[in-house]
Amino acid sequence: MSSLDYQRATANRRRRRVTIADVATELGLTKGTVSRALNDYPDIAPTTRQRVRRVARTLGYQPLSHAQAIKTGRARSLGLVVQLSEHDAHRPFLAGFLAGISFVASNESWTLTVATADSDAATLSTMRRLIDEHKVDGFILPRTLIDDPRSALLREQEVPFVMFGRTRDTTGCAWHDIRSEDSMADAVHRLAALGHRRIAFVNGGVRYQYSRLRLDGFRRGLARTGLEEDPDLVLSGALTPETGEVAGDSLLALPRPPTAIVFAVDSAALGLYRAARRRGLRIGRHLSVIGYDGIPDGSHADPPLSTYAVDVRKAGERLARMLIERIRGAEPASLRETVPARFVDRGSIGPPELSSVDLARLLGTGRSTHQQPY
Amino acid sequence: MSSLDYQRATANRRRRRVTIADVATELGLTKGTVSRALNDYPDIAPTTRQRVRRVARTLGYQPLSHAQAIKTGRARSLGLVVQLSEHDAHRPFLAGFLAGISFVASNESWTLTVATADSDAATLSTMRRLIDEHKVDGFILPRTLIDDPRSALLREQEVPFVMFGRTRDTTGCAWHDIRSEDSMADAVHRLAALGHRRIAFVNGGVRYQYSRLRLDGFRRGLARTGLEEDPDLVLSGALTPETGEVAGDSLLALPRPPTAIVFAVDSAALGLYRAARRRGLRIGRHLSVIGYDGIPDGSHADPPLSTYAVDVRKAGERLARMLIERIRGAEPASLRETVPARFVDRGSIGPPELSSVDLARLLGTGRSTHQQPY
DNA sequence: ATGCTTGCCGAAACCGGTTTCGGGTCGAAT
DNA sequence: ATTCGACCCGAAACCGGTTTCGGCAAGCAT
Repeated sequence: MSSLDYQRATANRRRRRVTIADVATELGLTKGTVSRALNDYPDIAPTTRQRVRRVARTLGYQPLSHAQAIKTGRARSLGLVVQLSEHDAHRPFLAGFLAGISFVASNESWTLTVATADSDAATLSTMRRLIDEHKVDGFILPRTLIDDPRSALLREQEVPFVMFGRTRDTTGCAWHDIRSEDSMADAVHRLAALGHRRIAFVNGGVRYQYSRLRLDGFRRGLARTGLEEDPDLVLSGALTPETGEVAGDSLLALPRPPTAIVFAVDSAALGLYRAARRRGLRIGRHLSVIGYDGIPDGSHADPPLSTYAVDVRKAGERLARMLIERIRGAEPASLRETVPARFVDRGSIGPPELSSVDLARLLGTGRSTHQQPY
Repeated sequence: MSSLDYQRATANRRRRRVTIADVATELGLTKGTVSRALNDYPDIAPTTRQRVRRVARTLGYQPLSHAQAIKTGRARSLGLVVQLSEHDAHRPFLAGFLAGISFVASNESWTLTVATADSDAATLSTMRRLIDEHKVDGFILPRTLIDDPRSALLREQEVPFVMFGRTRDTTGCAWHDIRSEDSMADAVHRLAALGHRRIAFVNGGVRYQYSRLRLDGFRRGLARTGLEEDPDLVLSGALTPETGEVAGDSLLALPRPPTAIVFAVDSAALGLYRAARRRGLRIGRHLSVIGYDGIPDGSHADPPLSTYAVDVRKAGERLARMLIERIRGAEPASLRETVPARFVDRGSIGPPELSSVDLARLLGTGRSTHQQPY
């Protein structure tokens, strides 16, 4: 049994890997034949292919990705460049997202290479480096922009990629996305059904494709419920509690304030809690709020924030799987899917206890006493 | 100029990389010589080394890590396996931590390979796979346990690693850690200085080395300020708002409740806010709280949570740099450092407005009315 | 029986590096 | 003038795979 010799030969050093040569000699074939058999070349007899497969499995042979990469250029690695800084909006998502990607990557014995960057330019140069050094075979692009320089780069370099989110120019793009636009429309429906007539919308970052979609969804909701859009009630650029608070302040300062506010981003919605608390307003009664994202903090707010929860772990899984297929040659157009978010009502919405005018009156009197301490 | 030929030759396909052969022919040397020159072999003339370096730089030559790895086994990649599930305690840190690691990795043109796992066993098998496939050259171990199976594995496999945190068996270990024990002692000092005499401690997960250290620090603080330790006032296992709330409940139910509570973990401290709110207690006045970690949510609480902030980004940077040195051969014993956390007072502590007995009385009456709704 | 595919596999080159080995050159010592 | 050892570099093997090419044997038609 030649495998005995092998065992003995490897006894000394750190458990040597099973190489393709081991498989070949065990079978009485050559490396080349084994390689072609495992890679489904057509010039290998089906029976041989079977034999090779079996022996490779029993010997526990796993090709070394570096060795493959040197010739094929493929490293069996997925790339993810996350852009932090500006706002820490996707910070809560990162762990779950990574878990999803890493889960399927591990199962396919691929790996995940992550890098971070603090600007668009840094993101692009980092990606360029990873491409140049053949460190990754493709990219997952989180937080897609309306006009995304990353997809332009990757198209030009002919590097496979999948997007978490959609974009304007869809040529060559594959994506997985949540239909947040539907959630925004649904939010309006729910609020209108509760009796709200003045419903505001606080959007997120204007560069992102999602903000465009969510605004469309909000408008669709208004239209379907027969409500007019009031330009005063539509703001944007709120991604953090701080900016959300500012947006809330300005909405509550209106002569005819909204009785309900839809936020495109949970973090921003949490800012409204502060603005409301400062004015003595009770969320869910004087003022209804719906967020989007389903961040954990929302459930710790008082009252817990009603929102549309996104399964980021699942998204990570799907995107990893799609990217692998894409790298293996699948057409981008066949890899496009959207899924709905899940509404979770935690109590931050309810029928309006006060009309807009009564609310304005309350705010008017309250403001004089409460504004002082701040 | 032979580099012109090169330019022309590469015009067709996707910009071909500069290989070591290109550098060699440009210099009129052989691949082997160039390689040895760049890797500081002693049998290369200093002048030649200079020439090679210069040309390599001007040509923009960067060795392909796969090609190197196949012979050397080193992939210029740092490994990080994060264990999620149980509690999402380090979720807020992950982004900053990754940013730190990735920052220095990029600068040294290394990469970061991350994987996730949902159990100790899965963590170990994932690490084994990464080692086996030579995907990474070493590991950063976050959240060290008192007895950590990861360090045992890596020691046995002779794979370099650095730990974020300390551990019991320090043989072969390099680490970067925050002296959270000092923070706990400092917290007691501060509270005692404000007039508190009954100070409680709510610890984190008992498996972690830090929980042992922080308990020691808390005790040291008591001893230095001349306070007796009351076993009723020391709890553990609180890592989340939920468990923190439970811990807070049981402390506030004591016949002689604490007037101040030190939490080993910010997330748990946030749970106390709920317990306090439910009882009508005002944090910072009726009850002082200090946390540890410096998570962003803490600053959004009401009142913002006073805490000891950890610079996780910096920790990531240090650990990455240390791991690279370790991989290059530095002794583990020379790579051990601890840094202090930074206290940020945001208003959740103050002089005790009520004594423990008065507090108990208030809670006694309050409880009958407030406990009903829940 | 001959010729011509077709199927299947071995041999060898190749990928981009690293590392071993051996030999030529030169100055210093004998 | 040799001999010897440093010093320095070229040549070639090697790492673990992939891919090209060519040839042998079987199958088929003529």
